[in-house]
Amino acid sequence: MNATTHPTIADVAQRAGVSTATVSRVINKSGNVTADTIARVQAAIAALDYAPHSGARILASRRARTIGLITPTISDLFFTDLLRGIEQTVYEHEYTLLIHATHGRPYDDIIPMLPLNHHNTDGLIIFTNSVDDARLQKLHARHFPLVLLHRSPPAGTAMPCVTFENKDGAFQMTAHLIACGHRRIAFVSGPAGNEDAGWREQGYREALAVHGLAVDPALIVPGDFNAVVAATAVTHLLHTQPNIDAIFAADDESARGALAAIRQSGRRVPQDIALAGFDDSLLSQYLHPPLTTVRAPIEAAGRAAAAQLIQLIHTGHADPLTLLPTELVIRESCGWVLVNSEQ
Amino acid sequence: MNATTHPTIADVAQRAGVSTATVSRVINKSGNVTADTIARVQAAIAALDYAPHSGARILASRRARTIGLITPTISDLFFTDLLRGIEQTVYEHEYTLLIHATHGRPYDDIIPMLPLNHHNTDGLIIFTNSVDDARLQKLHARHFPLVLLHRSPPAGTAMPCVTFENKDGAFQMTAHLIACGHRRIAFVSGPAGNEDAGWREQGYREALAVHGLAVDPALIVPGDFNAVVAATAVTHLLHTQPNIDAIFAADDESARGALAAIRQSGRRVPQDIALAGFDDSLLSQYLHPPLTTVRAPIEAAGRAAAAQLIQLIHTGHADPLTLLPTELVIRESCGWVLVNSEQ
DNA sequence: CTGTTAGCGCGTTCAG
DNA sequence: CTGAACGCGCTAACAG
Repeated sequence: MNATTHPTIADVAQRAGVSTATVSRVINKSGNVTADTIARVQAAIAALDYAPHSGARILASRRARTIGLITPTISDLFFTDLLRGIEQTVYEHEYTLLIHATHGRPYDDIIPMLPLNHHNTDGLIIFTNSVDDARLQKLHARHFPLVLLHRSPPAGTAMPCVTFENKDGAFQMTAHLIACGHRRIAFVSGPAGNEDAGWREQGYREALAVHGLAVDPALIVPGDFNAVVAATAVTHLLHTQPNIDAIFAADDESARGALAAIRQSGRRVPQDIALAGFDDSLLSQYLHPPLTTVRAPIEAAGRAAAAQLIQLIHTGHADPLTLLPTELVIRESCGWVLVNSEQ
Repeated sequence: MNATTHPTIADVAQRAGVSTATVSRVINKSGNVTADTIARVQAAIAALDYAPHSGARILASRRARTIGLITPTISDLFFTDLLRGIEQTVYEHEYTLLIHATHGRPYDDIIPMLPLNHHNTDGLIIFTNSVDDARLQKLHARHFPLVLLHRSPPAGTAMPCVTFENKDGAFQMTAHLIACGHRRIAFVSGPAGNEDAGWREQGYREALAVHGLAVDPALIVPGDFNAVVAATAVTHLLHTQPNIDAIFAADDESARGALAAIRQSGRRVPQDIALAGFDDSLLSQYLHPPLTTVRAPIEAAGRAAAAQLIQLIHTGHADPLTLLPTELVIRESCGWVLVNSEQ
């Protein structure tokens, strides 16, 4: 080694007057080493400011001590909560987390040649549809530990997955809107193919049915989990269906867009029209009026996914399905403030 | 290899009827290989669904093709913009990005033993004070490529850094507030030790001085880039200094807290009191009223940092300082809508 | 309790 | 244009 390079385990061994095996033992706290030897080795490590080469460690030990997260995007209010849950759990178990955002590019184009493939990782958390079914199958066929987050396994394949009660949350919210006296309730849907979005719409439909209300297709407009898309759709909706009295948006982002569109049309929330969202994202409480929404346990979902994966890595088993409960958060956008509260 | 393991370069070589060296050549597009041989090798790779082991690659080639980002936190509106800029640039140059959030834990506790150390990375972007001066010096002494983002190098050390014109932006905003007729302008400061925050306060002070206004220490309250902290401080400020006519918050988060505090006190924005923020974060335009703020070119800063680092890795040289311009965004929270615009 | 040694999977000379 | 052989830095038997 010289000034421009990094010290290796051999440098440490030499300086401590021991073999590389001993240095490896103290680093990994494996095997039996005298307290005295440990001290000498640690002193040498500190003096040299040595850090093990993780590539070499992974190669030699066939363990990466790392779990990977594949996600479509990272620029999302949703994502920060999710990540907090995952990180926390991962670190508690002394693993490291590697994150890769696909941004819509197929997994196969990016991962295979690069640092976040299955060689650097003891298992993967797959968020929504960042990886396609075929790739999932291949990974699974090799017994590579996988946990799905907000996404179902390919047909016929058993992979543990974690999600929350989208349908029930949407059902409850729709029921709440009905209890508030609303009848013409529109729904701003999410992206096609997104499972969360699908279940939320399903919950809306079922609640309507249970309460004897017909589902009017003209009242379901596309929002794509996106404020701008939702605003456009709601503006149009307000024109063609002027007599609606409530809007339930599939997520808080589209609720935000709906709010802007409603205000633009000269109507007031909640006096003229009620509005509800889904997620209870950071934004929702700062909207004006504060948004009534469904709280999604996003951070808990992250924790559960990480915990399931680590368990899978260690024991070979995990729960096939983890379903986390959602909860109504009644604020002001529906015009019913705490009517049901603690009496 | 067997069913539960992954194929290696030797499996590919055998199947294609060539040596491992040849496989390596086609993977890395190095050396001269017949079109026919290339095709055979690629077919074998596809058939086996082979992916190179990146640990082994890094070990053998002594290049990670990866740059690392060390950041204090990832749960931040600010961060998503920054990341977008970094990712984009990194991928354009065919590098991969590894992200590590320290969450306040010292770098030395986490990185050295784990997958994101200097062995897996050809260079590092250091965001604010996620890494201390001593560690920076050590890395630098080993000629390890480093770019600092929103942070100055340790005294006496030359490291390229990227930031934007915090002081100038704050100066302009303060001048704008003065031009609006305000005189008793309070400042909600940022975290101690945060350089961005320091420069912003400095800009505020200088603008006051240039316009012949005294800096009243009682008008400077702590906000910590945090809405709750800022709200508490501003509530107190409103009591002790009831005659202030404007508040300039060091970032949009603390502006949001200030807004809540002002409203709570029964005053109106902008009629009773003007409010300005800094960053132009996503939130600011959805506040009520929409927040006048300073637009920080966060994504551009991310792009610049990545570009400088890659240049540094390739050429050994980078610009000592990249200073990106900021820009006033006049919305409604100061009560002066576009007075200066295009006349 | 400690040292020796043989790979882990790959890139890279160097021959041919 | 292609193959053989070595070594990257480390862990994991196996000896002693």
